[in-house]
Amino acid sequence: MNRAFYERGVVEVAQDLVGCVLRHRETAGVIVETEAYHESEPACHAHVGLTGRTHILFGPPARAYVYRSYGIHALFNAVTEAEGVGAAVLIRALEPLEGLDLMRERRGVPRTEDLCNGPGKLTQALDIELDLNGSDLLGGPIAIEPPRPGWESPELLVGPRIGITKAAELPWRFCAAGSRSVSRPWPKGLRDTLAPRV
DNA sequence: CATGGGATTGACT
DNA sequence: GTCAATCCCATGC
Repeated sequence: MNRAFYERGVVEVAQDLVGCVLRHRETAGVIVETEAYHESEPACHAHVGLTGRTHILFGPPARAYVYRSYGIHALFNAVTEAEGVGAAVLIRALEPLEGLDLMRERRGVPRTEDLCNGPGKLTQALDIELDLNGSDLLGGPIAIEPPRPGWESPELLVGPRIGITKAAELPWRFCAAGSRSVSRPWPKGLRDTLAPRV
């Protein structure tokens, strides 16, 4: 992906990232679940303004924003929108593609569908830690590659974001329809489909 | 400087 | 279904 891809609106980027390939060295997977976060809504870390934690979010697009969640897990985001605007896409789940044995070793679980079906799990499987916060997604150790054949325009499911208490009504979670690697099942009745993208 | 709250996960009832 | 682990950081005194 190029810089212009990330410089667009965060919701649009979140949708387009489903089907792309997230890679860190020998391990890679197809992105099947994303969430958009924008400084204008309180669930986004950037909502509090420019701080030591959030300055990456306000920096130039196409950078990694990695932070520690619940003291245990590293969560990976792709910074989007113009420099000066705090926005990022949280990657919530992958379908494992390359380096599965390495992933199993790091995760300690055998089942392929358990390797990357959660935001904290995929960072463990791909060995993405806090030292990669701020790293460049264009030419750095972490890269996001265009969709492989068959993943060019997956049908998307849309719903509310997971695990937040503020701005929980926004339908900013996007998921590849039919993937068995999503992090959590879709609440009945909240599910809605989005037409395949062109 | 002390405190409180998570964009979660895995183990357990 | 419940719950604790564990640490970074923003906030408030």
